[in-house]
Amino acid sequence: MNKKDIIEKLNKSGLKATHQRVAVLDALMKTKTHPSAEELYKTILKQYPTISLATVYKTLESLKEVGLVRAIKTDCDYVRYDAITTNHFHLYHPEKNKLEDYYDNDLKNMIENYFKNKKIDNFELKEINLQLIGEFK
Amino acid sequence: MNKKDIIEKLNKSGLKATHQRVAVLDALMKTKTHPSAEELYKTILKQYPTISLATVYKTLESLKEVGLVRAIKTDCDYVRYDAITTNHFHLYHPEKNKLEDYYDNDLKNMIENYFKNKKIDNFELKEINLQLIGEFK
DNA sequence: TATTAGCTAATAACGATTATCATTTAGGAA
DNA sequence: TTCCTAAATGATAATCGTTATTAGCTAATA
Repeated sequence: MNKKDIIEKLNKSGLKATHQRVAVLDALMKTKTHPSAEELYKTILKQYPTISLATVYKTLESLKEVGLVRAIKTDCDYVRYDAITTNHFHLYHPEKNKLEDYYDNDLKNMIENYFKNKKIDNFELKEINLQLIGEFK
Repeated sequence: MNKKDIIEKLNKSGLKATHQRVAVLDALMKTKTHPSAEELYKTILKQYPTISLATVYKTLESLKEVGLVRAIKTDCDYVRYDAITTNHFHLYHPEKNKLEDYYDNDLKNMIENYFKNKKIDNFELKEINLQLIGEFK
């Protein structure tokens, strides 16, 4: 996705398309490693040496609020981020602290269909957060 | 569950049944609110005014290691704890910061069966972590 | 009683995240 | 284009959940 598309994405979501926001969203969409705010900051510094870590945090918060980005919490002691594309799950290996995307439409459909028929009392389901914990071989 | 059973539980897991550990596990099993370490500490203080917050943290860590307790990470900015009884899922309401147990054997069996047939490449599944995000009505 | 290993309490330290605030910028209006 | 204003940024201090440290305590064993 090029810069113009990213700017449009931001505008559609009602956010001013600042250089910093474009840089953060661009960097996050380009990686598959689910970086922390700090890692993302270090990556962006290379092309944008004046950006502040606080700005990265605040930008991620803004992007999260409008639904362009998601925070992923695992056993590790910091928050990882994910540029939301399509619905997917995550594989997590605690010892290696490694987090990977897991695309599985069958699983997704199975769970979604389950909740089309099964309603939970006094609860309106908005989102399903599934993490598969295990070991990468 | 009475104190004797808790002591036995600890011993079976290879942990010395100290007063502090009994108090922490007891308090955690009695509540349904999935408290943080700090909340648990405040609760225990009432009956055990000399316990230290650090002890609560270390005790929770020990209990977690032997599998008597589980840490739950949600969007909120602290770790919540859960005395493990049987396999269940969690309902989470981000605005209210409210977390509840969700027991659903059909869902559990459906997902487990799915992964009996479907193997993920290069990944050995150990545990399924499912959070249902939504709104309590 | 002496020994020993493990546990606890008190508190300092750590580190990820958030708050503060002066300065700068984006984007609309003139 | 230039001006204006609300919003965003950068630098850094502060916060706060969690972890490390360590001296003293406790229980078990010989």
